[in-house]
Amino acid sequence: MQSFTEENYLKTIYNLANRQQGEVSTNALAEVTATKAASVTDMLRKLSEKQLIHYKKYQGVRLTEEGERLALQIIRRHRLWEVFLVEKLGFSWDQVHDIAEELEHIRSEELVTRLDTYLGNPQFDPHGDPIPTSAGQMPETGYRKLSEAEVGEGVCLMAVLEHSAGFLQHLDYSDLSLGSTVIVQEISAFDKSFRVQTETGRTVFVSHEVAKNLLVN
Amino acid sequence: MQSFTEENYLKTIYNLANRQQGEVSTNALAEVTATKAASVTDMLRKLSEKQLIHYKKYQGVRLTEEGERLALQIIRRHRLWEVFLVEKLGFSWDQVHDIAEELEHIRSEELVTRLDTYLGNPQFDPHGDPIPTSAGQMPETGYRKLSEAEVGEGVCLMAVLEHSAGFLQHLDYSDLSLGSTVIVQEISAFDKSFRVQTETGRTVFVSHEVAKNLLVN
DNA sequence: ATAAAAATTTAGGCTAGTCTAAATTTTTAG
DNA sequence: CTAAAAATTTAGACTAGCCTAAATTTTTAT
Repeated sequence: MQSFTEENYLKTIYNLANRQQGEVSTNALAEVTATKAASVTDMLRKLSEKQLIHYKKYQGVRLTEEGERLALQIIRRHRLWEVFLVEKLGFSWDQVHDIAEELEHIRSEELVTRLDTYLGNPQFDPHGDPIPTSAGQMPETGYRKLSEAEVGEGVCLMAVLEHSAGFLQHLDYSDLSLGSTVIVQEISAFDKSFRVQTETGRTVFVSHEVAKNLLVN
Repeated sequence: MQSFTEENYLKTIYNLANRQQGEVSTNALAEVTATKAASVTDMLRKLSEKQLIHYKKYQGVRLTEEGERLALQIIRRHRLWEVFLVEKLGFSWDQVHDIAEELEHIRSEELVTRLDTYLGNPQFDPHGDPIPTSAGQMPETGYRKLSEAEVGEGVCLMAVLEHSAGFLQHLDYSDLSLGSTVIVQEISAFDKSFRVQTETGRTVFVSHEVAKNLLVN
């Protein structure tokens, strides 16, 4: 059985590894976990002893099979709780991250199973992220970033890479909601921002920074 | 903001104070929290410094107003989550205590408010315990123990004092469910056990020990 | 009333997870 | 290729919460 802290490290290592490529660095972990590099090193030694990560001093870290299994279990819980908070309790998608961050650590297989059933076995969370299966598989999505789309394309907004309340609220204001389709009308040569037409007919500008954090189909 | 551990102590002090009369002893706390008396003393000093309890060495302990407010908040969360687990996820009443024990520590006023609304502002949890109000009041019930009833009386089963899975399952087997009425047919002079007729017509025997843990109206 | 028993507190120590400062290793720039 | 910079680890220390053993206070039984 792992502590909350260990679970958070495993989850963070998984997320960083799948965002960047390859090994995860001590400093990157320190930044995300809001601790110092020295503290991270301590924890890496511990997780390594428990065979949850592959760790060579100074060489970065990656999850073992068992470590990944645990990470996916935690991510599954997190995403199911987010669905619950939005679908059942009526929270908006920019309010649920921190609460789910706590709920994900509740230890009960039975609870997760029943919650999943209760929610109708959802495949995606409110941010469009796929929910790992109970068997421990992360579904593939094949999305690409809006920033990679070209002029004239019509694309469907599927997920966000950034979960901060500020970013999500910005999308709300811009009439960009998941599941809706936008048509790329122009890409500015000046700042690579996108001019798109939303499903409701509005024309909105999407900065390159925002476009890089929007996944489309 | 309190730690999980501090919250558990506050809750436990509240429960012990309202079960027994007057001050709560160090040993009683050690037993319920499954720690040693010395550890309890440490925590009492800490809670006392935080003005959450009135504490004089060797004299036992009781909650301050602020301490009681916090204790009731935690008990409110616990009981609301128990309702959720039973009503929405379909757990049985003997499975929910431990899970609610973890859920009660999730820190979000908004979450509790929305959960309460979602559940239809329930007044009692699955064990018949009243749910403290959002204003921090513990509703009075005026129940008495089945063990205090007399032959010939018909009483309605309202709540249980013991929450262990074993006890609750025993009630299930005995056809004793909350909300149902039983008629006291005989009280054994030998062992003070009760012979009662249940709502479905069954005659069952209730030991004195069980009768002391059943609240009726 | 007082000695034995029970309850409680104190003293000193342990682990998990964190920190700062210093030492070490790796990477990068010239 | 090597010196400076950056990244990482080690060393030593702190807090929360727990422990055991010993000391102290309160309660109980004669």
